[in-house]
Amino acid sequence: MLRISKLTDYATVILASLTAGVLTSAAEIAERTRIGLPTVSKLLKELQHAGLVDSVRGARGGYRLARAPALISAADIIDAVEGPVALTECAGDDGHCGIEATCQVGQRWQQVSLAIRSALAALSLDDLLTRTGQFDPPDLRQASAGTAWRPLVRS
Amino acid sequence: MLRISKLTDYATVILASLTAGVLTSAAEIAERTRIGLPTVSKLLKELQHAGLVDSVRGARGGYRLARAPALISAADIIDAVEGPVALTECAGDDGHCGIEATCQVGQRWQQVSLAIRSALAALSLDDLLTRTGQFDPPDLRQASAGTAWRPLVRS
DNA sequence: CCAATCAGGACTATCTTAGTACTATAAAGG
DNA sequence: CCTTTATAGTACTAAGATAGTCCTGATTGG
Repeated sequence: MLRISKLTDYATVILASLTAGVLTSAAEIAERTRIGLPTVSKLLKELQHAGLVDSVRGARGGYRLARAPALISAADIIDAVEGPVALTECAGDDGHCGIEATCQVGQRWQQVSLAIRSALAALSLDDLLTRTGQFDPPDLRQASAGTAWRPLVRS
Repeated sequence: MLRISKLTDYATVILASLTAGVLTSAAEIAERTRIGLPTVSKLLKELQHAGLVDSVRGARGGYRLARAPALISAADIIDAVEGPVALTECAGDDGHCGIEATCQVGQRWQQVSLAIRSALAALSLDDLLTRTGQFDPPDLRQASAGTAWRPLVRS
């Protein structure tokens, strides 16, 4: 249930392997992480599009984090790689799902989706790397509209 | 990101359409929910396997909730339909993923996975049906081992 | 017995995911 | 100014998951 894709996991590993401020080539990253170079390349391009890394072209070029690890959230990474797919089909952009009329739960899944999303948005790359401590099972039953989330179109 | 499958959504709608204690045939449920009969049938079988509904065979047979809606959790439904798939590949049964040696984040995703899971386990079918109120963006950064979760093999 | 209804599979399109390949563009450095 | 080292962009393919269908067998009420 509720999985993130392998590529998102890779992306996290890749971001984690970058030292803040230091320019690193895709080849170097591939070597460090043991993920295939073509895959690393592809992911870095997507992360660049999403603004999570900066790129420098040409000889001696490479990639580096666009901002501090504390300012990159799990949700950012997921969005960058998977696009803002929602929990249910109807929770997407202009949510319609065929059984809308008889569906009594759509709204609710949507809210659960938003809650989980907010939680992931509050979880930084730094947090992911810190080994100590664990997670609170969050309470999904109670209120708070949460940050409105504008689904963006994946290019 | 982080989606549940259409079938899980359907399953929720189906469960929601059942009146506690009342026996209802698959055909009747299909009509009520406007989901195709073969699909409804298939899902009800899975829900029966998972012990979320009871079935009665033969003429005048049908399905009914195995227990009160308050005692059926979102996690139960997801497990029943999708099986206990984990957030990352490595988070599964005997988690190995090829880049294990260099992977610094696996553990953490796993904990996030468990936290979300606990949250979904605490969310009942009743909660999903209640329209009022909204959800708290849960805090995934802080501690608590949470309920250990034994992945079961899907039959 | 017969009709209604669930049980259990097997099967098939379609979509998504993961991974690859190729060409173009940019910068560094002799 | 040309070669080398990189990223940018995009197209493509194979494998797997998802959604949905269909058929045959078992059970029960009337």
